[in-house]
Amino acid sequence: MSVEPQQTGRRRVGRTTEGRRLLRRTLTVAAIDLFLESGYEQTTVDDIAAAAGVGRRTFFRYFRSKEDAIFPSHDEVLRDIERLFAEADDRQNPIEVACAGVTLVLDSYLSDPDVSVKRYTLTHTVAPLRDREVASVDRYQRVLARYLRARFETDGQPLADLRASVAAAAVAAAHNHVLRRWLRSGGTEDAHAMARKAFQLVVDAFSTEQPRRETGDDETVVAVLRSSASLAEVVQQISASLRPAGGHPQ
Amino acid sequence: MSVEPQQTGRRRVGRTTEGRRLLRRTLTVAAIDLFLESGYEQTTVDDIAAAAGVGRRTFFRYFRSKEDAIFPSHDEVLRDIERLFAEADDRQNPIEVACAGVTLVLDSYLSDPDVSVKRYTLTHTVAPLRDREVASVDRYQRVLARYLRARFETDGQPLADLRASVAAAAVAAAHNHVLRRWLRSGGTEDAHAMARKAFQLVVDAFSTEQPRRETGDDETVVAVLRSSASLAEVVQQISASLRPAGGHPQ
DNA sequence: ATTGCTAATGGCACGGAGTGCCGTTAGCAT
DNA sequence: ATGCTAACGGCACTCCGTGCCATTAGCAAT
Repeated sequence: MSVEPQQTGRRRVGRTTEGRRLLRRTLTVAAIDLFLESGYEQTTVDDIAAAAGVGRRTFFRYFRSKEDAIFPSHDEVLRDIERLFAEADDRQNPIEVACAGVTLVLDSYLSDPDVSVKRYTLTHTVAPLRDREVASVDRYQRVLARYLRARFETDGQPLADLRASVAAAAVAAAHNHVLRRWLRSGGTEDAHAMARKAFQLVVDAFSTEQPRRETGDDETVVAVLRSSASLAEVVQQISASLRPAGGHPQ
Repeated sequence: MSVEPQQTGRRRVGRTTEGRRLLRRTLTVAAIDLFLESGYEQTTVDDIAAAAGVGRRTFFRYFRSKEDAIFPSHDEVLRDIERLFAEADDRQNPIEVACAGVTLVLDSYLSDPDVSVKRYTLTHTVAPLRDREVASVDRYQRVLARYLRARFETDGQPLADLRASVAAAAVAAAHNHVLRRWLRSGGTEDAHAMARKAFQLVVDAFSTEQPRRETGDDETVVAVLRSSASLAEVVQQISASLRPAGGHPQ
């Protein structure tokens, strides 16, 4: 309807990488606002393109579909995660590395609270957009699972594949939980603080190999015992497990 | 192109619930076969409808979209899961109940190995179909999370919401892992046996409250102890935990 | 058997998504 | 000033998904 007379977008803004980013964001903001005020189905791609001052055809050069318009470019974040995993220290707890990876996703949302919050109301309301979001989460989860599987296999973990899938899902779910809470708070709460707690829960649940030695004060030992074993055997095994500093019974 | 001269589908098969099921399945099989031999994009809805001997318009009365054509009706399974949760014994381990719920999904795949395996090659290959699959998994996961959250809250668990989301994701991931393995084996392996093992891993990871008492032969006790506690305290607590046969505290 | 009701069906037409194609033009180098 | 390159916009096309409506099978009542 209302066409800005002197829209900068008329120029070949996409010529440079800088310009592409700019126009992409303009389109995203336009799409989000239109979806929010007129509804997702009622808004056509023409509307979005017009609001951004570009042609319909150009829209599809920036987004593969109408749904994609409101999402950030996950590919970049995915590359960052891959790089972090590639450079990660192999002596670090694999799950904590995975948490660090998914934190990059969290940061990408935190970097633009306004857009993120608005997008949330949309993904929370419009089914196609929610599905799209879920699909992208799944892509992250696959990357996590792949890294974890490799780590678990070299660590000689039994059922490495299963453990990796489950742990990746848990890490992703923890991230999603934190993100949701943060979004529902309107972007005001301390997401990283929540993330630390949430990740700790996941790490505790899946780090069967050794108890955390780095937290100085009060260590924890998890022992798995058969109740049919004699009490003497149990005591012997427990005390043996407690004594050595690094040797874990397996 | 080739129109069956005496296609039963010409009749109002959809009149009865029985008939609807039949035609729905006919359409699904037709879609799967066409997608496999001609490719997903190349196959039009007209092709599917024609192969099933019905009109294009009728196709959309059975499936909301072209992508949906190859999937079973998840709504029924979702209802079954909801019912199972509603009738579940509140003294059962919540996570085991969740596993039982997701086993219904597994069973729905197992009930038709041929279609399930073919569908897998499609969801594994075609991005839109994979996204669709992921979206339906997410719906299951939400139902699991809702149940677990309610259980955890009544159990007075701290961080019930987070725990529920993470545990639900883990259960779903375990299920997906088993399903994938079974599908990759062409539907030959013992899915339920794999599922038991996979679920056990998840239960072990998240059941901090009490060990399982129902598995008859050789029970397992997981004890979480502070290494700073005295050995006497540890022994006392262990023996106290081992003695009662069925009476677990909560 | 005839009649009337109900609901599944299929054809038609329409809007909108996504794509291939191509002429146009801005930005840049020579 | 000229030529090259690539983003842009418009056009046309296919196909998806849906509203509308006439048709007809199946069933019930008379």
